[in-house]
Amino acid sequence: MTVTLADVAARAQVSPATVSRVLNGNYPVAASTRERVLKAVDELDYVLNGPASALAAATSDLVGILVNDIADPFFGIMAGAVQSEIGGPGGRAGGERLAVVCNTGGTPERELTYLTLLQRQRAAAVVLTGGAMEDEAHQTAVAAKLRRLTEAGTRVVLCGRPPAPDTGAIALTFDNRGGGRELTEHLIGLGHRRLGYIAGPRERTTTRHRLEGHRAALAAHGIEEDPRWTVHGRYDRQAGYEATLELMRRDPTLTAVVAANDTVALGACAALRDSGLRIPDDVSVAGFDDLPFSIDAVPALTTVRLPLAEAGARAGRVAMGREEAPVGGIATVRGELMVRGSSGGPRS
Amino acid sequence: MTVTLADVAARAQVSPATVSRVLNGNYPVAASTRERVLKAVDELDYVLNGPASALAAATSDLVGILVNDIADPFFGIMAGAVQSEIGGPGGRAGGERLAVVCNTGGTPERELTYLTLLQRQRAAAVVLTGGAMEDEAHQTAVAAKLRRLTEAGTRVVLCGRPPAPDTGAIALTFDNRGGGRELTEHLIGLGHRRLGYIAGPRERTTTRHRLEGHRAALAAHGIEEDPRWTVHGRYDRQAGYEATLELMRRDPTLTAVVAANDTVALGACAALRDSGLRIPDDVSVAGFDDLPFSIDAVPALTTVRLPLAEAGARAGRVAMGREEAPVGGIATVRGELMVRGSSGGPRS
DNA sequence: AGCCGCACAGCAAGCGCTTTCTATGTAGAA
DNA sequence: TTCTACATAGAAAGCGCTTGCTGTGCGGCT
Repeated sequence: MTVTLADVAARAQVSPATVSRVLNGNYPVAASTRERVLKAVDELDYVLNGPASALAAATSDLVGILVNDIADPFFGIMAGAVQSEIGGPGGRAGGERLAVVCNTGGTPERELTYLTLLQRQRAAAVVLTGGAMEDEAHQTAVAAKLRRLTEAGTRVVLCGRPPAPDTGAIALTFDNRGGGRELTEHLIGLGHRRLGYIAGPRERTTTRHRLEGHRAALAAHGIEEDPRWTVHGRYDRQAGYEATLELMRRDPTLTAVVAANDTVALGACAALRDSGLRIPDDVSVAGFDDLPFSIDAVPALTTVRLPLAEAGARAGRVAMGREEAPVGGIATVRGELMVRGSSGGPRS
Repeated sequence: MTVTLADVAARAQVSPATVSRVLNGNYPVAASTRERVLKAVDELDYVLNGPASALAAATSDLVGILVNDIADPFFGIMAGAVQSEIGGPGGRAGGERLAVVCNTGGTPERELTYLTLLQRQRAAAVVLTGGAMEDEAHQTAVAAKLRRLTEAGTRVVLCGRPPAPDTGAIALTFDNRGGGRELTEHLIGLGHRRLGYIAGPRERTTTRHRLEGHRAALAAHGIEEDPRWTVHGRYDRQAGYEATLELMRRDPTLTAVVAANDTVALGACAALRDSGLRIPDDVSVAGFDDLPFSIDAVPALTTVRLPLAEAGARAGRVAMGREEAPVGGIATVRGELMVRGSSGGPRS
């Protein structure tokens, strides 16, 4: 049998109530008593029963973090930052909290199931990272879940995700549209007029917003876009590789390729190289996110830096109630254009 | 007030016991009754109280995954694979489980604290990934914790981590020594005789084993190693960059640089390039792990592929009792040498 | 026809903790 | 000295669920 509170109480010659109070430190206990209790805890190697404690106190120390793909540094960086702020071991806040990182794989069902699971665990807070699905039914379902969570006292924070109105969720949204626009304007400023675009999966807010920014830049400069210049694909390297080959097949006169994110851009670089094209002499390439490896590409990738760690940390603090929520419950986090070697003037 | 089992029971006109049995499906319930209960659950939007359930049943559906750095794909890939196998949403196994990914940051204290937290939550299983600290006291403490966990019925699996004898933990260990040896033998076979080595942080099993493999290869070929040829540093890009500069300063005649992992190798490549050296014409570079980005380096990185996803998946299955543990509780997972463009013959 | 046994459903006793309320001892106030 | 007030400690009532045990009604057996 495992050691219970009662065992500790017996050993310390006090009541279970006192042991509980010593452990929680939320009630005056005489120093001598406390010491006796702590000694007993130590001797018996007692470990609190989490579920029992959560049940009785009607609170839990679990914090959920939903990510699309845990193997993708984009999410890993945010998740790590959130976790470092929620007062887990090593965090400054008292009260140790357990971060639960849930991998949705970007599918609507798993996202909902995980939200239910977290609701079931009576999580103290939930942070949702990354773009949302644009499916109407799914958005409604998620919104309903979020509302129930916030109503039950769970703090919900969206990090790098569009706001969810009327749910009580706090949103720290990335300015994907603005970043996309700035990036493409940089290329246009370099003289490019024929730009291919490798978009992410359809029905994702991130995909749509970045693409909209790109198109806004083209429109602002009176560049008419050829429908063949846009290809959709997954957010991974291979998709970028294939999309680039497709793009160059459709129109070999393109002088620049803008990718939906850095991973895709890396695939694009590989495809161009394998096609015997030089970067940026023959074709310029640009990404988005500025993940750590992007600076190591050869040439280094021109991209839009998203302050993932900062945003994640802020989301974590807001989730813990350690930082005030932005006014209106919505904050926009801007990206920063990083001009590097992969972009240059168009070949003449 | 939130909806409870009793509310559902009242609405469905049955006893709470019956509702519980319908929800758990572990006891015969007439189809008509089941339907009535399910309907009530749906109408009331009932969500089981996890802590209460865990307390009463003395089991939990939490599975802990300890990683050193969640932002590092090395761990992200393993964690994702574990998670996909533990029967979370979308997994094949019935019974939804919540994966808890804990970021230890590679520090002993956080590792221990997280283990305690998981013990407190009465986790169903715990998977520890990555190398262990070599600190004697810490190892003893961890071993004691692991023993208590297994004794309490928690399944403990070590993934990419050396075995922990007498703890009841199952180990899937990476053959870091063998991989390191093979890699260096490849370079020796190419004709290199003056090889620099960028090791990871001291006091880590991974660091030591890879270095031992490297030295074994040198010894086997009668190459005497100059102490100046080894530099220790963190497992990140910057450390690799700086270590490489230091290495080339100490001995500019080195013809190859072996890094403790791919991330470090990328830093090494950058340092060499910035020093005006060509890869592999002037200096060959090799890494370890074969992370996804390694193939995108220019030139592509010669490295040792570790089957991270496969090992993680297997660890997950073993943790869930869905796959038998290896005989003796220990399995060695071998790496595979991937010869790519970053290694070539030494400059003459 | 009488009996056994099976298929269900309900009762009620906890699971191990938190917390309210009450009891006690002691110090300071009157 | 007597009363009030404070500082602690304990008793006990749950928190919401699971599950062993106890009914109950019915079909099939002899």
